[in-house]
Amino acid sequence: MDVTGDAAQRPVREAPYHHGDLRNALVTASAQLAEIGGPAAVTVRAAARAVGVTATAAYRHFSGHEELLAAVHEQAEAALFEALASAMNGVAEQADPTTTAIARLATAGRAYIEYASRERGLFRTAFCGSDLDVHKDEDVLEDPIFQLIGVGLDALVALGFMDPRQRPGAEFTAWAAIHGLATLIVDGPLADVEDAEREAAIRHAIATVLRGFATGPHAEPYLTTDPHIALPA
Amino acid sequence: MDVTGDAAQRPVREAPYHHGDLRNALVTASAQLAEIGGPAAVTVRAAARAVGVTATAAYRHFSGHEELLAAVHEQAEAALFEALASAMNGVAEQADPTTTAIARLATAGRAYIEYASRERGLFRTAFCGSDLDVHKDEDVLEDPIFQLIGVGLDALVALGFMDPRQRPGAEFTAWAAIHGLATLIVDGPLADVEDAEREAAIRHAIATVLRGFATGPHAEPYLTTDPHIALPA
DNA sequence: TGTACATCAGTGAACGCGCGTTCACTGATGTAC
DNA sequence: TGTACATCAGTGAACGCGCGTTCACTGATGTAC
Repeated sequence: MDVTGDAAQRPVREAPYHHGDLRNALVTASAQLAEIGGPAAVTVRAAARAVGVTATAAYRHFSGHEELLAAVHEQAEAALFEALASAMNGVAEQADPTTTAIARLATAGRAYIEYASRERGLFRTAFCGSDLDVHKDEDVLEDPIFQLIGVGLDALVALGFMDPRQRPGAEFTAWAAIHGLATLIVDGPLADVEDAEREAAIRHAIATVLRGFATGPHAEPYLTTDPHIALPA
Repeated sequence: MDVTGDAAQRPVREAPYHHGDLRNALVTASAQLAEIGGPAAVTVRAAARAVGVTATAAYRHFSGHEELLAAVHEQAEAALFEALASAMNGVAEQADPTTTAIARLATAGRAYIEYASRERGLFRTAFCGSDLDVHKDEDVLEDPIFQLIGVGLDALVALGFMDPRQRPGAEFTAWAAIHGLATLIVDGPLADVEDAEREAAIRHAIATVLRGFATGPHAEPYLTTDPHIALPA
């Protein structure tokens, strides 16, 4: 059963009639289109063209343009979440657990902004959801990113860094600060700013929000006289 | 010289050959298109149609589509700034100047979010600048919104609420937090959230950022044990 | 005050483009007997 | 093991649409003499 031998003897089929995994291929191609041109660049015809297939073929796998865009949107969202999660998990456990918890959140924030900068088009596509009817009834509370932030904040409360009375809704504040920075950098007036200034803005934002969170009984030692909060390098 | 009488005797010209103010009319019509459908809805043909004029006529006043969109973009930016400035100026002087300064910033933040919610499409259009070559060389430091925030922050420093060492770059932090909230509400996962929860998120974000800013020698009295900062009603 | 003429601000037809989507079709695959 | 046939996954031509933009034009306006 020398299957590989048989395959080697057959002429290489450049474009077999049946693709085999067209759905995924179309989503991947669409993601590349989105990375360059944002959600508006995601097009049934362009995706099919990129895969080397007729536009009509796409309709075997998607009901239409909106469903294709929704699939890319979901993939972009998932990729962002993965970037955050892996950055957070990559933070080494430190001697002081509070320092670790702070570093985790700060690192996730940086990863968020780095993803937005690196994959501008995909980042935009991850937040074009309001155009799509498909996701109308999604609940924020079940959004993986929301939950990821929540876990980080829970640690701050458990360690006495953050007052539990401030905990409810704190996800929005953390998310908004980082997301705002990201969109100002990707789409807004911070797009053309020097790297150093951008870096300063990121540090300032993270430090300020953490300082605002520092309302717990054991927060004192982490408030430097800098007057920023102590941040991991 | 009964000009009005003459005008009354002439038949009402529904569509005089010369419009008289076509450029402004096109921008206004485009702004209405943008308000409904965002920047993508701004189209030479649609704008001309709305005004009741041939598409070609638009080319007497704009070099093309991009210049029209840029004009709408500028108008949307200006309208946002006006909303902020008038909200800020509307804050009554209070007995305690620090309370006034805090209220000014908080009010501007709310006005920002209210504008974004009220004029979703225009708000998006105000931040579609990165697509336009026209505004490539604009400096953030000269952005009116940036400067407006800066004035508010300067007051906090002057009053000893905020440590001057934290002042540089603080505009970005304040802007990012509010802008992030606005975009999460307009385009993102906070779109379908209850009004009460949205309101809580806004309060939380403003309070947290102000608390983070409260690093000056005279900040103490404004830090409530709530544990939020004292916010104007 | 009247008139010729340059200039301005529109019209209307046409171009080519890429898009989403539908249709009747055909090649490839797998399954029942 | 071989074959008829249903089903699946593609093709290719065509539709109508709205878009940006160009062209040659014409109606309205204002100005020099």
